[in-house]
Amino acid sequence: MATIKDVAKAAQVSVATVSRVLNDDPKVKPDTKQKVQEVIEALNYTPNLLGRNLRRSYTKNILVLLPTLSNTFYATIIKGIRYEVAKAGYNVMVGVTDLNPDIERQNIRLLETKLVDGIIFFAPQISQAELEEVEACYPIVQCSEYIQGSLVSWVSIDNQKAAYDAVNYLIELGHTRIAMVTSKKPYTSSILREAGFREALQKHHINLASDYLYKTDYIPSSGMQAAHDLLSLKESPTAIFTIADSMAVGVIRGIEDLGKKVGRDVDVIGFDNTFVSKIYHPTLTTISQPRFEMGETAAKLLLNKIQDIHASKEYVTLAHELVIRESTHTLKK
Amino acid sequence: MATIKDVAKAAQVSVATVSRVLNDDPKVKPDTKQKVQEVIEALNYTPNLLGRNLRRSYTKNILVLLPTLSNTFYATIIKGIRYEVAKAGYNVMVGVTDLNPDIERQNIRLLETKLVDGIIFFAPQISQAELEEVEACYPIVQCSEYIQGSLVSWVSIDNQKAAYDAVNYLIELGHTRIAMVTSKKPYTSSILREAGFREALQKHHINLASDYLYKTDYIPSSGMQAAHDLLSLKESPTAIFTIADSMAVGVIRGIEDLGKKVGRDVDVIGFDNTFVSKIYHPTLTTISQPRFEMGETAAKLLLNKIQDIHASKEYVTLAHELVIRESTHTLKK
DNA sequence: TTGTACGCGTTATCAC
DNA sequence: GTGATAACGCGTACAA
Repeated sequence: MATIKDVAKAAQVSVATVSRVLNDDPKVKPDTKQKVQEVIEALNYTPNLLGRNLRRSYTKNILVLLPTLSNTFYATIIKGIRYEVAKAGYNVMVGVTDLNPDIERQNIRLLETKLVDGIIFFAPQISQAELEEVEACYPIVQCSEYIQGSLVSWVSIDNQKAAYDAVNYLIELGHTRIAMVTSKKPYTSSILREAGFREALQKHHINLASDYLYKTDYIPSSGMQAAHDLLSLKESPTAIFTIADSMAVGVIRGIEDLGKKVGRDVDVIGFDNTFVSKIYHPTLTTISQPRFEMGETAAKLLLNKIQDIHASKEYVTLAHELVIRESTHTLKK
Repeated sequence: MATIKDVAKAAQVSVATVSRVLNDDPKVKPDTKQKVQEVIEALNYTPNLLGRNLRRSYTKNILVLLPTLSNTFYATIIKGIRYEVAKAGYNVMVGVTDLNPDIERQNIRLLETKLVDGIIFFAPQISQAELEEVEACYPIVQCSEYIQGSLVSWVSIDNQKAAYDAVNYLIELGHTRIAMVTSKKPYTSSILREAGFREALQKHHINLASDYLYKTDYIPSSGMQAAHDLLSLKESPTAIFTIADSMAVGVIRGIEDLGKKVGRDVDVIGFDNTFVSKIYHPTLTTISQPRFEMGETAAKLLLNKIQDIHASKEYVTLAHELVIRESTHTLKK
């Protein structure tokens, strides 16, 4: 592998001059510049970024820490992130944590050890204290799923209001027997969505039967089970609000397996407006998050932090939207 | 940020000794070791990997280059990769290329500039020559979607045989009017799958109507359009083989929108056994690829290359499987 | 068992 | 305009 020295020797100049050529220093004589460039070409030389970064103490790389790649929800957010950071010459890399704190720490080390300049963190599982400790020294922002109350910048939606809107819509449609299928793990988002669900019921003086709050896993098969269990209650719900599209499609399948029709006998609302909600049969009413914008915003926050580690922390709430599709109109007709 | 010098000074030893402690050199006296460790703790010191890697000239990081995060197909493959490389102490990072050759090159630079030790490449868009040039100097393997005929190791399935099996199954069910919905871009996999499709028809002396080979985009809405177009042919197909689950669900939706029932009036087969195939209604008959194993295998190949850049190139074909679900049994009943 | 000193590949500050 | 040379933070012969 050729180094800057090899180039310098072959071009009969000093390494300093080669470096200047590499960094487009206007002071180099055109002749010299061309000669050096020819040698670079000939030797197929590329600068070793470890050397460069060691010297400059930055890498122009940012890391996005995702809990999983099994959810296409993140794809558009990352496009937004890339769109924004690319303007400033940054590259985006993705790490997958599997919601494992050890893997999270391992990835945070990339930051501490200067291999990346900043991290956009989704759904951190390490403790709030640990996260805050890291953010005191390094640029970190949270996106979408964050630790509630943590003093680390985040950008997300108003999860409580979003759930409220969804449930309120069901109530407007005439439903009163509304169940909720949510995560049994206490994510910030699910806690807030449950609060929104309760708030909407309360406001319309609808009592929440304890059976109607169904906590389970974030997967379709759990949604199916939920539907079976909920529909076999004596007083079964006429509408089900679910905190994830992936669970909602399971709920739909479960309902239809019992011979009932979603959008006629039972209404279902999902969350996230992921690709499956557009193509499922029936298509799914759901809450849409402004994903691209969320990515952009998180990126902006991070770039600020990178530029100035003492930049003020910000907590940004973006607007959500209720997307109405085929899975809800039971009582409207 | 504390450096090794700060630690050395505070611990009243040389940087060499600190370095030894960091790398568990057995020669350091326990007393010294403990003293140094205390200081490390106190100063909250973490070694700068840029310095270390510059010196060692490796990073223990490998990069996985994905075309998109909008397909959950890759999630399990990456788990397999991680499982395998973690044994050797490597960390996995993901880059998203959007099938953009420039972004691919940008990521390959991470390799050339020593920020990662190797790359597992999915669906490279750069030219074969360019890829081979990189692989001459750096550890690279291809996974799943590869450049046919390239002299760069890959691991995949036998796409032709897989398509053959799928179509053969349809023929066994009694179908003779079988259409194929495929990608209009000439991916290696789609070319081979088309060959398998043709091979199966040919073997059973079934003529392929030109209308029956439908080339379009890799998205559900295109699948829907395909279904509409195919079913409005004078002689419409009774079965549709699709090269991706994402298109297949669009096909299903398209068929059902025309008042026909999939699995009764028309059969549909997808490809990849992604999560949507298990939860769609009807569930989807599809080709399953051994994803975890594919990841493991690619990782092994890459680790070999990292260990010895002259390790022999290997081209590994793994076994696929036809997973029969609800979307196919029209003519069996 | 520990310390000294050099080198990894680059950039930046001086001189000239 | 260009060249020496000192850093950046670390690992490791070699010496002690």
